[in-house]
Amino acid sequence: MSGEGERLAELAKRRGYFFGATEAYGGAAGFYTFGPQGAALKANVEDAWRDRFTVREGNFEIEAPTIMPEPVFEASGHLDGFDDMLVACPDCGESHRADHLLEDNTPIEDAESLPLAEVEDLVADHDIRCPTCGGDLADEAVTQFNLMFETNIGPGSSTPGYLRPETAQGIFVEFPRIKEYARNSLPFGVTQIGRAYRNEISPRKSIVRTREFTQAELEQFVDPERDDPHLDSVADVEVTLYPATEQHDDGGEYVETTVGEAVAAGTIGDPWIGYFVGIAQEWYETLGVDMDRFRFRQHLAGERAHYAADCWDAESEVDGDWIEIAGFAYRGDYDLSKHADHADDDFTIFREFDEPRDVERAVVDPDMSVLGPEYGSEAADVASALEELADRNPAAFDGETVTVSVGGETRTVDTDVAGFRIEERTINGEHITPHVIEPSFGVDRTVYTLLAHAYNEDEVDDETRTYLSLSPTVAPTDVGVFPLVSNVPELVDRAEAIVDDLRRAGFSVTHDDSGSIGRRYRRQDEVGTPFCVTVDRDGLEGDGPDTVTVRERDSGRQVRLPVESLSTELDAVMDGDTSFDGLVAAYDAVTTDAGS
RNA sequence: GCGCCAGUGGUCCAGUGGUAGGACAGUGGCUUCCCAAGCCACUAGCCCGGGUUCAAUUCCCGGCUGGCGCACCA
Repeated sequence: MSGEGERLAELAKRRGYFFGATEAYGGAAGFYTFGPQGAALKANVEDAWRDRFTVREGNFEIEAPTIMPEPVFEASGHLDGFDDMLVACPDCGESHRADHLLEDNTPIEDAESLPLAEVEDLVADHDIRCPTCGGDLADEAVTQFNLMFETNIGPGSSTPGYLRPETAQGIFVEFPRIKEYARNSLPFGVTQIGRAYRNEISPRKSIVRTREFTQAELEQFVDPERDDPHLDSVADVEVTLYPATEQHDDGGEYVETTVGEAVAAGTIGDPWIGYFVGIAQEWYETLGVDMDRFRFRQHLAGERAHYAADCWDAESEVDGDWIEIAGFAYRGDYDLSKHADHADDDFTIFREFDEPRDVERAVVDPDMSVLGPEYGSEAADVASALEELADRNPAAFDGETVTVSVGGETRTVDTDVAGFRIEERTINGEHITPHVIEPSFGVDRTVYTLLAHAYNEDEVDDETRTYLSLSPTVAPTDVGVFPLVSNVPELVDRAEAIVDDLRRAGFSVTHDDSGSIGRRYRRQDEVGTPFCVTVDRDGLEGDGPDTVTVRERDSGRQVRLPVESLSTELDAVMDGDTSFDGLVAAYDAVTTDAGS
């Protein structure tokens, strides 16, 4: 079961995809460095994401800080909600969530919100036992573990800050500015690609679960009553769904359907979620994810954050496990409302009514020259009580006098002193808090999925050939260029000239003239370079224009084409405008021992 | 965090109470007109700290890192 992952990890180390960081100092769990190939692959994934989810959707990309001051996370709920209360069993050493133990064994609900000391007392009072071995937890300390990395902003510790635990937080915080940029009109989407940090208790599974990782997130801000996605554009996209209702202990059935049908049938509860699921399906496919090892899984009710109406994960199967590579959540107005409560800024959008509305409203305009002398310092309170009463019960002003209660005392005011009247006003609209649909992509996990799904082993002449069948759209190196043999100066020189030309044309090129040609092909196979160009003597000695051979990575097939057409044809094949078969048909196939 | 297992050139492994050997990879050279060929030469290693010992890569303890299981993954 771990074979695939181990072989991939080994190749990743050797070929510069990724490796444990700071190994020279013993390393630190949960941190990885992307090597030259990995960094390029990741950049290609990010670029592809940007093309699809920012540029093509007409969204706005921002780049907010990774460190933000404490109040941001008080508002977002991460300071409290990101805490785990752990208690360790003195007998068997198991650590358990103290709040969960209380909730499971007592009528107490939401134990997570209780102070640490109280939880400690409650554990003792209720004689909570270790669920693993039955050990006595009464005298054990309950420790707080917050998954956020803490730091100080500036000297001293007066301004605590935290590394953001999710990339998107900056989008919510900066919403007041961004909405101005968006000219106060919904819907609009804001994206951010960047690092997020979680001090995981136990990072595992290679680069799948790390303490520092990259997310590509989109916050789609919508008017829940007016804005609909362009569902038509993805209605026919076929998807494999794994709805909550199918997720039993003994497995369940996948639902093979289309986005349009899934939304119509209510399998996917929200059309925006459906829309992004459709886009994501297509996007992953173009990246080269093996769609037979890919599904959308709906969150179970208990798994969902309390504010999320519906939530689906994109999952890929790697190394025998399903891992989450993206999440699609309908978050309602949760995030913006939280920031509105905690911050001074305005997190709403003004929505105009279709037609201005004339409304009648009861208002008061108390005569303070009367109330002031009469009630002194209490006058202002009386006035606001009148205001409140007018709004609540206009009929109270029908008589000669009106009575309000201020500070427990009854105060009677002449109606004409209160200045009661019915005001007619024209209201053009209202302030609403936009709802948010959040597609959130794990970039590192996507990279890992691409590598795992691209990993192949062939038997060639009783030898194992390892190659990464990465799609040309993401492959970190586009093309390898070699002289067929390295002791013929004309071939070496020509190859170098071609390298230069191709790099000038924008290709990522590797040049290699060491060892035999077969060895060089194998190197590029392991890196996943889609095409290799080889300069041979036949190509120089012909009567016509110079030619080179182009080899396709997965099949080993070769085609001979003129040097002048090389970069054009490579471009066409990489963009998918033509296939390698197309090249073979248009030019001369080359027969070799290995190619077929 | 807990338990089990592991840590030896770049990678994968062997081995030893007296500081190590292979395979593959890599570099330079020869050779080579199409898939890890061959020949010569070379580079490069015992995770860290403490203990036991005349002597520790080896034994013991602790740490770190990795794999698996448990827990965790808002």
